[in-house]
Amino acid sequence: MAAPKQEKLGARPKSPADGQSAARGEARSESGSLTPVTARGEATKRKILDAAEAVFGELGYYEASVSEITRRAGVAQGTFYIYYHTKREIFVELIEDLGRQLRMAIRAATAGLTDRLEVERHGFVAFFTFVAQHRQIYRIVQEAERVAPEAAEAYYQNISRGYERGLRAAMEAGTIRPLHPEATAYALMGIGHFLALRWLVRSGDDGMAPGDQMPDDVVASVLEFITHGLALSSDADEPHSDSQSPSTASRSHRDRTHG
Amino acid sequence: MAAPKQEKLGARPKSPADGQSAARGEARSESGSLTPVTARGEATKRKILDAAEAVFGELGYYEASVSEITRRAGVAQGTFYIYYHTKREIFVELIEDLGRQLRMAIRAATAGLTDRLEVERHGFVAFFTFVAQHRQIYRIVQEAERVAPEAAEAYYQNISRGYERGLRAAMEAGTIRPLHPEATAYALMGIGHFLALRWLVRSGDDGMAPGDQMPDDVVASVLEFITHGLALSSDADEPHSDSQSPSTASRSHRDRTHG
DNA sequence: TAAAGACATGACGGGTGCGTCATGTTCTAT
DNA sequence: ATAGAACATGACGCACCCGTCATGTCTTTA
Repeated sequence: MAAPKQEKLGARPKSPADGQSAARGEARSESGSLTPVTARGEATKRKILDAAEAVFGELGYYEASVSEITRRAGVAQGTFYIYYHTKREIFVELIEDLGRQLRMAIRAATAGLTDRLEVERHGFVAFFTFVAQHRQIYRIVQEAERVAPEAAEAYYQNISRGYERGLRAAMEAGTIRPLHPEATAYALMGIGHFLALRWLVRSGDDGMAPGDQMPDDVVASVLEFITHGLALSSDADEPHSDSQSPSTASRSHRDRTHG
Repeated sequence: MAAPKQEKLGARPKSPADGQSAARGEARSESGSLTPVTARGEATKRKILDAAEAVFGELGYYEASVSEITRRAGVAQGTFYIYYHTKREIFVELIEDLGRQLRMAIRAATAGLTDRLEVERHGFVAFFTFVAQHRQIYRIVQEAERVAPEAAEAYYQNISRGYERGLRAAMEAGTIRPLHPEATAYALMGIGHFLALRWLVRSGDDGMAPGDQMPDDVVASVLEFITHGLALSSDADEPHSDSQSPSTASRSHRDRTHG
């Protein structure tokens, strides 16, 4: 019925509840993809999503083709359209997935910490570790800014919301400097992303093999910068527990592996 | 002779000095495009590059078509290939152009300033002003990360190099906190880019019309954060000239538009 | 064990856009 | 004034890939 219509022609008229899926007894997931009923179908959908992550990561959204995704997943092209309506749809689902994983990783790394500066330090390290393990995420999310702006915005907002909450609480408690919470959250995200871009995504410029971690001196330096940016002017380091001499952070970046 | 070969098939075999351009007596510019000889040709090439900036900014690299660029430039499609070999080539030239403009704007805004913290403050404001006037630049450069990674890397490196030099000098002079210069440069760029993304590129989320400037309280807050991050622990504000009470920046962000 | 539904296949229709080329027009130098 | 070079035109060949559909296989249920 509807013309085949190449993606670019756009204007997806698909009604929210179309007869097709009702006839097949399928349900819709959060981002609109079709949910399989049996375990077999679930496994196939998973294979396709995993392949999509790899292909989008390597080739980017536009150069990635559905046929390449299905080829790598080991299924026929038509199978793709059992689970996703369009190429764009699987891309959005991928962004949501990666965002969820990242937020979980950071939450796990900072759980139980009470001091806000400690939270920042562990959060940053967790972020760098995550990106080092999922180098594609950087470019995928970056590209989403064009392909699916709502998805990209949601991705950043989901991160910044939690961030902002924590910062605001610490500011009101007088633990850190009072600043614009949202601006501070975005500033901190920007720091993390740009350092990841420079030292994790771009490989080889620095004699670094892909697979390497973030250099320790870089991490130490940025943590020191952040610490002094956030901390109340008088006390730059942790004010409560084990009180060593000031600027603990700056010392730890001297005696590590990286030159 | 050579197959028409849609862009995607890739593998550009063009030899560095091909017979074609020699026959037409053309020269090659920095990024490989063909340089016109007469003023008429120069004007046409400029029209095409300007149109390309608009079209790439609105549609992105892949959805932008050469025919749309030439349509908007008011020339025939074939004319495009008199000045550029491929769509990718004009994209790279555009990135170089925008980078040059941005660096000039920042250099102009910080010329003559001696205090490093003053340089940062004026530099950031200049950056925000520039992005507000060229909203497309953000997404264009972002997309370059996929389309022309070398161009994107050069863009950031050119900015960071100057940045780094200034930071290192200030660190060695004992004007600011001693940190990893390159890491600090990238951290500062990250802050600028993410704030620009949130408050300048994304329009409407905040009741903001596109065309607006960066909110004053956001600027004030981020400058305060940076100032304390960079400044030596004892003196967070300008130590030399008009000495008001400490944390001048933090007060100005209280009585502005944002809630 | 038979019917019904879920899952899977892969060829193909139709639309798109890049880059070419044969031809035409304007400018410059002599 | 005229040759030759620079500049400009726009239709078209070719490769590409999205999303569909008619058909077939597996799994569950009663």
